[in-house]
Amino acid sequence: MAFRSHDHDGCSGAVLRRAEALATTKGVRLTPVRQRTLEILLRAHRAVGAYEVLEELARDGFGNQPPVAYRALDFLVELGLAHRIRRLNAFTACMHPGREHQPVFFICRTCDAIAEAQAEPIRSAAETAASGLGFVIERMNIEALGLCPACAGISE
Amino acid sequence: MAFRSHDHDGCSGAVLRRAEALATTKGVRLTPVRQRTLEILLRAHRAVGAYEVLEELARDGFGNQPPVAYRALDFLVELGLAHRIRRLNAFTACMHPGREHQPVFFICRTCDAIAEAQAEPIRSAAETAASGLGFVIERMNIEALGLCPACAGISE
DNA sequence: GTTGACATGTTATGTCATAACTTAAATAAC
DNA sequence: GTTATTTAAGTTATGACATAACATGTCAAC
Repeated sequence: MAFRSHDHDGCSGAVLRRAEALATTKGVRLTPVRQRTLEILLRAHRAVGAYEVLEELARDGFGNQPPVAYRALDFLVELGLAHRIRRLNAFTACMHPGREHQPVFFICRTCDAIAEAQAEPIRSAAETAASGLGFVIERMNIEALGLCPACAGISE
Repeated sequence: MAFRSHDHDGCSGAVLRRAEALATTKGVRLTPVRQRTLEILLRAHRAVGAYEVLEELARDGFGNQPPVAYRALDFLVELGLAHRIRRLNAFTACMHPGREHQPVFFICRTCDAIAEAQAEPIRSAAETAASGLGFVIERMNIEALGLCPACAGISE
């Protein structure tokens, strides 16, 4: 799952089903706003700003004030169904929900495409550095900015 | 240089001298606002928000509008003399200026202390993942949130 | 001493995020 | 089944972060 096109509806459906299962397992509720928010992220298949999400939610009859979007997004991030891309002040649906994972994001500075890759080696490298300092890692975000294959091809 | 106290004036002086040399080498100017901004970051020895920097600059007779701070901070980041901590919407002086390096930041969620560690293994791990996707990394930020030694000791 | 490049000052506005309170819905307790 | 408790959603208001665009000033080169 990276910089290639694929079947959005297919991946959305699978993730949504898993999201529901995950919520049940954790004893939290995947309410309509929350589910719709996840759908919005899945369909966009790129990083989406909170206010952009909010617009869509409002169009669907949900509240139209920022907290509506932020709460739903925070819920999804907390549950591991979405990630926050700090560099872009935006959110994106997680492509491997459920599984424990440490993502790294590759962000194209030209076309804003995003790829989420697994980063197990990165995690362990960071873990090593942290333990040397006596630091306990709880969360980590790793974001790389650069050029995706398509844009790198053009600019070179 | 991590979660231990040390001689601020000493490290500030050394970094400032190196900053000046670096600016000369690169053919850019370390003007008063820029130098003062770097000093502010160095003295704070923690992540400082742009508006906080601005306040100090204004007190020293520089402009008191946001762009004044942001421009100076951007300059320092560009030159590698400061880093932006996206998680905190803040900036911090680089502890190893001049040398090429790929920092990882450990941020204590309790006391906001920050440690900058070298992350060469992390960089190469990311580089590997990126080349598999055909992605060209230009910049990368790695930020870990958790507990510093002191705060971990208290809470456990 | 004029030109051009760069830096700074200033005005205005845009964008992102959350605190605090209210209303409503769902679940638990009785 | 009604009440109490918790959790979620709606709403108001404001706070925090960031930048566009233009005016002014400064310095070096010629």
